[in-house]
Amino acid sequence: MARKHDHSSVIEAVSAKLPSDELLCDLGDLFKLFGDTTRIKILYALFESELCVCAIAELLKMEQSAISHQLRILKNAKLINCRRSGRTNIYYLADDHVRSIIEQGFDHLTEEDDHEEDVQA
Amino acid sequence: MARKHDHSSVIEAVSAKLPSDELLCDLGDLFKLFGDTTRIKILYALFESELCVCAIAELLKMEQSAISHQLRILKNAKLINCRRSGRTNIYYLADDHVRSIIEQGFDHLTEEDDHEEDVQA
DNA sequence: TTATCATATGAATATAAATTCATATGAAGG
DNA sequence: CCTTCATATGAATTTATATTCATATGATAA
Repeated sequence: MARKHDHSSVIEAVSAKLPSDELLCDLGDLFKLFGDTTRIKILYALFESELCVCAIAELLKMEQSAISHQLRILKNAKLINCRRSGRTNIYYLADDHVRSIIEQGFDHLTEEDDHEEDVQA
Repeated sequence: MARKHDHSSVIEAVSAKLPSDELLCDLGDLFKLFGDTTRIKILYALFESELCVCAIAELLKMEQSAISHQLRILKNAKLINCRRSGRTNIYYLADDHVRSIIEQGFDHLTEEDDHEEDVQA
């Protein structure tokens, strides 16, 4: 297969260890959910309290429609749920696992910052 | 501020707890890195072994150029590093923290799958 | 039942991100 | 040197994603 520069043995070994394409895609899709500032903010807000759509819009100073679209994405991904209360829809975290994923990212960032602060002696 | 439906007190409370915009952005940017299948695959491959560019391209069956572009992104984000060896560039994980972030996502997915499997009794 | 509020949604638009293509760079070997 | 290999890079293109705009839905209160 390899013509010029051969690494077929490493490739085979690594290839054997890789999760399925489907899983890797799902994993990408999961992280993609956290890869948008608006969605991150919504999730952080929901860490503190369940909230209705217009409260989130007001909090983030964004249009209700934009928030609604993002809420749908988060709901489809089952990261959040909602319940009706009168004519408002109240959204809340579906799963505390979300919190730990985000916190792990948070930790990574704050550790990185520490390293960078060390540089300027 | 709120005219029709008032939730200013909740908004204030939540607002006070939110991290800074800058941090939330950085967090989004970090997760964005994991939110692409190509980059996820590259990182998974590097979990197993350091690899040169053409090995990764061959492994993922993608063009060398596409891989190179993604490697640059990962390197800028300091998730990976590289060293020269002759005329090949060998890339490797910069930080084991990356592994735990991805694994956390992985766990979330596999737990979700379990739930879904329960449904079909 | 009509008007209003809270939300959702489809289509259009704007924006960003990934991939390709052509080519540049830089190291080795002849 | 000159050629080849391994990689990088800029620009063009493609593709995906977020936001806006206009409007629909669905619940409540008058």
